[in-house]
Amino acid sequence: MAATKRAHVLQFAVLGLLHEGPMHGYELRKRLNSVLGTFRAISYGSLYPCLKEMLAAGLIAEDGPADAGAPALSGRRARIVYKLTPEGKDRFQAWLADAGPEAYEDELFGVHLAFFGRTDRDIRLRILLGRRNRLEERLATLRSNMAKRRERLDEWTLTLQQHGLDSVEREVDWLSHLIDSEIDGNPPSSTSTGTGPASK
Amino acid sequence: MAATKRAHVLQFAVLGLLHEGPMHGYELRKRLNSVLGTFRAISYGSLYPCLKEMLAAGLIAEDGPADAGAPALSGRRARIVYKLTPEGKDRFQAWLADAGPEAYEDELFGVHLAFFGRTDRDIRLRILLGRRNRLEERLATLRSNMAKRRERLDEWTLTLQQHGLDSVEREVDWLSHLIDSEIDGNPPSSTSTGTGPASK
DNA sequence: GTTAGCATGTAAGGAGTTACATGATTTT
DNA sequence: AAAATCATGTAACTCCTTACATGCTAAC
Repeated sequence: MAATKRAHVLQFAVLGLLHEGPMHGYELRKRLNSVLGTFRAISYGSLYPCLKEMLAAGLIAEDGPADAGAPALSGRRARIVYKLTPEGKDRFQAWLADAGPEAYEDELFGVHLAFFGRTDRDIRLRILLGRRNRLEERLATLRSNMAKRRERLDEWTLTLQQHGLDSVEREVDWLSHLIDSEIDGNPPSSTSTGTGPASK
Repeated sequence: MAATKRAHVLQFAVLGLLHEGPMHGYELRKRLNSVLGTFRAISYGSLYPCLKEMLAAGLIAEDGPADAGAPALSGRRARIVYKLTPEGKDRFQAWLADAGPEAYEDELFGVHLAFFGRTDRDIRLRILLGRRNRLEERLATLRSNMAKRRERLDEWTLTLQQHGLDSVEREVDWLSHLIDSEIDGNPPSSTSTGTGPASK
């Protein structure tokens, strides 16, 4: 079948968000901002085709309108509410456990972290350590690069690079803090490990 | 038809780098890292077509091999050294002066800053102020967003958002420092800004 | 009764990547 | 002689954006 060509971060973000309950595209899009990089709002031109694809792949399904909980919401245009299928849940679980090297890159790391609440503790730790490692490599490269040609750089380039360096250092510190908490067994402010009270 | 529909950051980065002297693609590519975002290495599959396009558009030209300074460099494969044309210089100058709102976005701001050494002082100031403004807007959005649903966020999402917030705050401080220097007429100092690194 | 916001979708295209193809030169 | 590095280039494909097209409901 091979329907899912590339692992499409977007798909996983959608799967993750739908764990909070059924949602329609418009709502999903707003929520995506908090999950994908701190900024960046995916456009509808990306989201809707993605949802269509996931529907065809059986990862999500249209939620029947027979929701007794909110009958008065009938307003507005006919909207399509999606929910997770068992396949979708499986796919998401498989992804959570897939902490390969890409998970340490800027883009994926953020999304992984966003779903740490549903990630196994050992996987969390591996991702945090891997990420810190990646950043330390980067730090080394940056530092050697700056040292190598410090004289040939003008003041602005230097400031820029220094600021970048400081930022990475800060992220390393932050990660170290998270790692320590994770090892000590007390995450930032622990709730029941695993899925909290799944609302709804 | 000059075919340069979109202003292609890459083109401007290349034009800027070639101000340091003629270069061939392979070398250019390595230098691009320092100019485009702190990381991110453009692939050859992007760079070479871009150079071809710029050549066709008359922004750059092949540098004659008649370089008396270093004739013994004949080693290696035939390499194509590019130099700026007057049109290329003009285009670059025009771009430097074009400090529209896009210049305040993450991607373009870095490149602009990298070429501040060749930018007019009033343009520099405008870009710095514009950038700071953009970040402060972002800060406001982030803060209101966090306040609005602080309870519904799990600890990891919270930490992630808090870290993002801190990073933006730090960048604002850094910018303020640069802006002050610019107004006072002092060149920027590369020493870390008031918000020191790595002090918890 | 028109504007603004909610809601879904498509078509065209831009910017970039990977994988491939080629070939010279230096190092091991 | 094999492997690494230097060096250039192309084709196919991915992911995303913009601009467009549609239509419903609420508020002014």
